[in-house]
Amino acid sequence: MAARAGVSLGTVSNVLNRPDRVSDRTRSKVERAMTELGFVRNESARQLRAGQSRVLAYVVLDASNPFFTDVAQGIELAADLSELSLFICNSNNSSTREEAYLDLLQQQRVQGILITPVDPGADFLNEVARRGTPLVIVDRVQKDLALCSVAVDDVLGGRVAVEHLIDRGHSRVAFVGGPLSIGQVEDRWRGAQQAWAEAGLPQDALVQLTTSALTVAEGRGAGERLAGMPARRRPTAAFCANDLVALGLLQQTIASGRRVPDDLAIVGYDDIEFASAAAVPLTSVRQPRQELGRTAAELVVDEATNPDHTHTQVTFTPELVARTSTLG
Amino acid sequence: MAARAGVSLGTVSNVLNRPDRVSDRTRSKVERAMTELGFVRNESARQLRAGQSRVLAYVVLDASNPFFTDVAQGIELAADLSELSLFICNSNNSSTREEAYLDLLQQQRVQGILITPVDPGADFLNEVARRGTPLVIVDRVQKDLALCSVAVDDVLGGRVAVEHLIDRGHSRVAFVGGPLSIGQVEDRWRGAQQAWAEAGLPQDALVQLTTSALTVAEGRGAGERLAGMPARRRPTAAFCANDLVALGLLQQTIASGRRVPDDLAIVGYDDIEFASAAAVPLTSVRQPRQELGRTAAELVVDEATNPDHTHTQVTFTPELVARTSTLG
DNA sequence: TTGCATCATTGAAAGGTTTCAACTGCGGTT
DNA sequence: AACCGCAGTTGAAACCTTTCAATGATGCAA
Repeated sequence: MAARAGVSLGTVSNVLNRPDRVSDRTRSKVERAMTELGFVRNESARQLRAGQSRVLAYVVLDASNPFFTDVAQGIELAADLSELSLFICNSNNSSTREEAYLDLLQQQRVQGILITPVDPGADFLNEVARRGTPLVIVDRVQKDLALCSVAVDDVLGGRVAVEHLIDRGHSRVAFVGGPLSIGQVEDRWRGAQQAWAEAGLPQDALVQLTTSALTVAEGRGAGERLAGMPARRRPTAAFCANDLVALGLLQQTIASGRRVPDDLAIVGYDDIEFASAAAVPLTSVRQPRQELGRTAAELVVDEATNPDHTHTQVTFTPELVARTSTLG
Repeated sequence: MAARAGVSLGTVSNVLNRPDRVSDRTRSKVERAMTELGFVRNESARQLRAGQSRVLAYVVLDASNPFFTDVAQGIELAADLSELSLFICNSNNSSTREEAYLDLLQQQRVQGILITPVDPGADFLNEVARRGTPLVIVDRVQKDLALCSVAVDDVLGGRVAVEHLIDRGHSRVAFVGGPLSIGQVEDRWRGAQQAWAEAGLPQDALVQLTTSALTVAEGRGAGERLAGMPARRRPTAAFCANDLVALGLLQQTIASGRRVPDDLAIVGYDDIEFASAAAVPLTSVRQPRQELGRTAAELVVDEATNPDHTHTQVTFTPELVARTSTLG
């Protein structure tokens, strides 16, 4: 304790927390001692006394997906306003890692946890809230609505995308993406089907091309499968479950000498930065990523500070951004 | 304390830390009480006693740059092996935020800090180490070598890129990137100049197109400037300071009807995933991103645990990945 | 029966900060 | 001269866990 370097004990605390109640002379004396000794306040002791910290944490599914980093930026924006720091934890699609992080964060008594979970139905999510750490689910929805969540209406996103293609005159369209076990993919596919049915188009003219993951490589593979179809059955447009798949499809299409959008129109999903920067700028369904994060952070802060907090499920509306890949 | 729910006090601690020394009956009694009360071990108190935590932190310059997320993944790999958790903090190119995070992390007594700093020369970096928290600099080098660092030889990267273009027969080349105040950019430019001079080519045939940031938009702008040059002075190839700039340049070139690589060959830097997925797959200089992170994490762990630790500066060698954008 | 070894459990101390009531001087009032 | 108020400072308690020496209980051997 720096006290012995100066002359007092709890006065050090006053210097740190209520400098005005300390005389100039003692204050500078203490401050000098602190720099000399390389004093660093012990946050553990501090927190032990205070009972809570000034930290939020975001447990993210995949830190290398630009979509999530944008969400994180939104969280950070809101956290800053409440003078909170943000720690990002990467679960990397692993339930095990996810649970380990949740344990650690609870034990650290963080103010609140934001999470895009591997499985929104997992028991341990509810358990966290039950034990007193505010928790908000980001970009997923929980079936039993026992927690706050912030998400985007993916069914609507699917509709909007396919309606756009129908408007552009396409009557043979492929849905490219998978696996359907991912909630998002299933919702977007459902929305696509709804729009298709409502336009009165024949069901078998909406083709489903399933991929095993939402990656660029899988998009390329789908392009090859598409090219292999007989011309009269081949779709003239594709709606991809995310932009990575769409970029792969786009690349394969151009590389094989077909033109976008003349031979194949393409719609992606997420509107990541690389969508507009593609060789043919990509039409995509934009989600309000930053706002998603911002809102989630606000909810978690409310849950942490407002005794009258009630759990809320916020749903945002996606928006189509039309570019050359469908407009020609 | 769960003690009153059961019958004892420090026995709870034994249940948690040395379950074998506790009889089955008491153990299950305590465990039951713990679940009933929703008991969560207090990490602050634990740490206060122990004096240190099991956490590493990576203060990253820009969480939305795929390059850094790959580095982070490498760190995580190594951290896992040492049974450490990783918190990612995004300084977002702000010195202020960077310093705030460093303060917080020191106060939390993390095992070690990895950082890609805004300015590797900043005083407060050395100060952190002086106060006892191990710190390793990632992807930058410090002039005075007072700290561990892990970086890639950017001068060599610049040479390799330009040598490749010279090999392909180009005798009029543009270097696109900036500002030069970024150490990386300056090094790559220097390497480019060296290769150029060694090949005996006239100095003014290596044109410098300075951008104000390393973004896709700036790359597009550079493309326009390039197109505006009189044909006989116009470079037939461009070496870009990173892939984002290269992708912008690529997009603008194709959109304006010129062909890559026939009218303009392009080399990028970083080899991010989107480089190979571009409409014309991009030749790029690959850096061993994951290994960068892995090595940095190993160094910081060594500094934290090995009393004989000596500061080390590790430099990796970049590697050219040739693709269609220069090979035709 | 006594003593010993073993196993299970307990109690107290330590770790660094914050808070708060209590104390010390000191100048100013009456 | 006695008192008051006030600014500045102090000491002790509390936060929760871990560790370790000490205690209690049990069974076994002599």
